[in-house]
Amino acid sequence: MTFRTRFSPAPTGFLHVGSARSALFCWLAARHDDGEVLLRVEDTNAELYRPEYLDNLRWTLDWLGLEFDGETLFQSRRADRYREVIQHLVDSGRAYGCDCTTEVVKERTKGSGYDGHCRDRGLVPGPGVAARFRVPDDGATEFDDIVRGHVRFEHSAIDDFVVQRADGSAVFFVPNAVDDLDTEITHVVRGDDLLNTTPKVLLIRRALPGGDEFPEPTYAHLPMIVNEARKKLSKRRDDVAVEDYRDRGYLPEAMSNYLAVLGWGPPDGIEIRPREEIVQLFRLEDVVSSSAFFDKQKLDHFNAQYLRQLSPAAVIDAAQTWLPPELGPELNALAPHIQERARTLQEFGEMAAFLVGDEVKIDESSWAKGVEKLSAAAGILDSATKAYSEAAWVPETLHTVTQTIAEEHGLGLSKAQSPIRVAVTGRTVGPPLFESLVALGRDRTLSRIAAARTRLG
RNA sequence: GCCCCCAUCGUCCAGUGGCCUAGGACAUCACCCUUUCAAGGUGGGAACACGGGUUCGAAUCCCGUUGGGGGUGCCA
Repeated sequence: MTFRTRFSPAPTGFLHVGSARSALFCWLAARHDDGEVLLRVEDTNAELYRPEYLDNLRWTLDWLGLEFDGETLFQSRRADRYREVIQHLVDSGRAYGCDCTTEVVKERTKGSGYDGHCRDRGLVPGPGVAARFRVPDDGATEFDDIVRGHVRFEHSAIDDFVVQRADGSAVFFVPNAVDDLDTEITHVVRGDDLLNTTPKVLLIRRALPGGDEFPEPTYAHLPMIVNEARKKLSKRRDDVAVEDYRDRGYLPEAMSNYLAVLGWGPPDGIEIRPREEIVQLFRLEDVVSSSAFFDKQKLDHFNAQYLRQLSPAAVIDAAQTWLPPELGPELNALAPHIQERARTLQEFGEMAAFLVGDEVKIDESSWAKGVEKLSAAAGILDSATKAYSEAAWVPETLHTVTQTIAEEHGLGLSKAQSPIRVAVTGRTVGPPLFESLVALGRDRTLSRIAAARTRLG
């Protein structure tokens, strides 16, 4: 029996980072074991059946570099199979009709779940009547989980649950059980939030005709990814969509690498490494059981590392959407310097922005700190104008010349370069000044210094 | 309420009864380097939730407490 798992997201319009991590771990486990990962779209609910949702899912997974084996399975296309299974459940007495609405049940039991009200009313599931699974009164459902160990749920604590809605559609427990059986899934790797649904799925599977013809899958419930409040990432207050990260200039390799070390760690402690190595090292047995905080600072660090590993040409290429369209070849020589300072492609674009246009937008606090505060600023700007008009336009010469200006004003180069930097780049921080000046060109450097001088009065 | 899960530095991982005066990484602080900012280098601070057992010996095993999370939908 070969290793076969599946990633089965409900299409919601965006890929949640928690789901992405599940997808990654499924993929890693499969590749490590030389097995297969299937993609299964859990769109049993009519609201989830939208083409654009699917497109989003597809490209996001693709962006992360996760390719799946075989055909994608759509639960929305297997309604007949589920209906047939549910019919069997009803015929064999494992499920029964129920017409209690959610509100009625809530009212009757004071919110403590379903009370088995329709168990013996003999209702036939159909339009307006849902089907509920009859959970045994005694006993328990148990299973082994690779990361949780042995888990046991007493049947007395599980309410009879709906398997078919009043509109005839199947509730996800059924497709889940049926599809895992039909596609001969050997390992189920998913989020911890689904741990409680496992006994229900197993109950159904064990009641299915042929339910024992293939060994039950081994489960691996992954720890949740949480926010600073230790709650699971919510769409409202957290950045949960992986597309958000792509849009902010994170590299898929960095994102994927970071996700891999959330809930798992390589034995040698080396976290940033090629995915092939992670595939080799990854074992579901080593996944930790406690929830993990999604640390953006650490993600930034990973991304910065990956950014620096790229060739300057590759970074420029990757950063296209964050770069001003008017930007030309002047960026080339400066790219290596910016690349070393940017943590994201977005930051890369921001740091290159000063190269565009004749004028530069001055950051006010930089102006106050780097220019106004320095009494020698005007003198330095004047000296620079003079010296830069004649100097050879290469970093070394500009460095020497500026050093001289600094000395003339009795300052260190560190202090003296600041008004020039603000005048030319608009900010007190940025890539090395002299390389920046060379990239910008003599004319624009001079005109920007002149503009700053004018403003200074 | 009931059920399930979790518990080592601020954070993510090491640690699977003695190698732990608990290791690495991110973050943080200091110093070095330095044209700003980064990067890099060096060093510092920082954790086994608590209480009982078991054992010659416990971060590691067991029980309890506390704390946190998840579930308890005709969402998945």
